[in-house]
Amino acid sequence: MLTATCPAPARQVPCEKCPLRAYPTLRDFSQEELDFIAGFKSGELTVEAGNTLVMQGTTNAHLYTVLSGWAFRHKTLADGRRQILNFALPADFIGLQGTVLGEMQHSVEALSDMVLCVFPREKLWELYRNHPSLAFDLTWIASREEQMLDEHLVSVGRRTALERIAFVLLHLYLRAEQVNLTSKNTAQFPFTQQHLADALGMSLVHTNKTLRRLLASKAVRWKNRIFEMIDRDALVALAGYQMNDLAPRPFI
Amino acid sequence: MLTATCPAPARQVPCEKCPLRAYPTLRDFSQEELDFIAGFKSGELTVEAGNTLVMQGTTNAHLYTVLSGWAFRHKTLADGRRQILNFALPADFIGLQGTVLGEMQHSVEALSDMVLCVFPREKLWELYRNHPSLAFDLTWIASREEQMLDEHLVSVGRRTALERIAFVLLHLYLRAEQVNLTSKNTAQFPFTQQHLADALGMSLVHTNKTLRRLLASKAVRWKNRIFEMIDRDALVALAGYQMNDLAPRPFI
DNA sequence: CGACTTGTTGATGTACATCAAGGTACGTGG
DNA sequence: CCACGTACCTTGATGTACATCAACAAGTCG
Repeated sequence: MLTATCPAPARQVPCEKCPLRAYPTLRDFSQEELDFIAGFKSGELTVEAGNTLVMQGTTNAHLYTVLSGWAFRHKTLADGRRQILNFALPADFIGLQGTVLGEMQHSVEALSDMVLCVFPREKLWELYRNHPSLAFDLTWIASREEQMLDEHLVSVGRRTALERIAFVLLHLYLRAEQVNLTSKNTAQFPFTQQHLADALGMSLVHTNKTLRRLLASKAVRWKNRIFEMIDRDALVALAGYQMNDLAPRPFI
Repeated sequence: MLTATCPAPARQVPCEKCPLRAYPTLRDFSQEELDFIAGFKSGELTVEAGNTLVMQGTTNAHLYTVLSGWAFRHKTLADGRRQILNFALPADFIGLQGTVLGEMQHSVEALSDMVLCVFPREKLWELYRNHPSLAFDLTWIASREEQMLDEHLVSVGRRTALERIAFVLLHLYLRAEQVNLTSKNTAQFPFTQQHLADALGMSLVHTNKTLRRLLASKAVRWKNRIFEMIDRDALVALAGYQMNDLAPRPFI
């Protein structure tokens, strides 16, 4: 639960060889953009599973890109009720969601061990000033994030418990797929049923019962953190999914 | 329910005299910025209450700033279930929420008669290229919008029915206040209980019962579209509000 | 030293009783 | 006619309680 404090890692990946560049969903950068990003990057951060990367109520001078691992963004009320707002996977950007400067209104916690690329917030203005194409990408990213929030809000507000579970599992599987975290219709999911419950606005018990119902449908399997997609179309139907493909495009 | 189609209005307000500039919450623009915005603006749009400004599933070549009136952004599922995502008041920006280009994933409907300032989407790139300060403002706006969504998601996911109602009424009252739409602790609210229900993920009947409970507390009055704030602190307490002041800053 | 037992912890599974929320129906009032 | 108000019954969701299961650490004994 402590805020992550980590020494500078031994070796860092140069931006030209950034593993994220391999993803087909991300756009190519010009050499000039790459040079700027290399200067923008201030280092890498390693965070262990369960640690808090960003703490609600504090200021955070950094922006991050997830290089590997999963995290979740959440808000906690005074009496402990928790709402998970979104999940962060490799290639996702963390830090734009709060006020551009100022106190964070949410926390971010690592679900698995993570490596993040770190950028200083104060250089953001320089990016806007000299690299409009990257600024545009940031807007694109923010807009994609907002679309996911919209869809999430529809789930929590209007979908049935079964639809919610089906939807979020489908959603996370598709996102994992986009960053090559699936193979043979299988993905490692680092979260627990409690996380799902907190994301979907349901109790743990009801989440478990509903999940059992979903698993009984044989559309998916999920055991020991291993998720397996058996019948994609069936899951899509259960989720009431309207294929919006929210493919990511740029990153920084 | 039809998409708004309106002839060009007779007289338009020049940007130098934009009524929004009076709001203390909005930052000042340089003359150069003003000149660009005047060129960016392609016209004004008048929409009658109840009409749809942006339709889910269609593309929309425009961005809007609300000059006057209220609207709400929502998504509708195939079977008619509807989730209201957010409300738009004067000075709010509409259009960034979807993909920057592409099909809209949500609809926007006018709650009252509105006047909007219209910008062509294709000039957005020019804005990023030549006016980084305005681009930065857009990011700020997107970030504020996301914070509101976060808070909304917490409401729907984790707050009790009474807290939800109290919270949304407080939230909307504060936003109205920021754009001088209140006087003597009173605001004109153009929405119905059905809108609240769809925003809060509750049924109409339950919304009504809960609202009755809230009104019984004497913290607020709400009758015939007139909302009156009687005891602000009491409402804040009922809402479990953690004062985050989400003051707007820039606009375009 | 290694194999087996024990204890602990966190995640999961399930059974109640209880309660909050939904749905239908039928009022009112402007 | 539409928004609001309220009663009634039904259903979905919660909370508590307790059982299971795997992972892991410590301790015990051959």
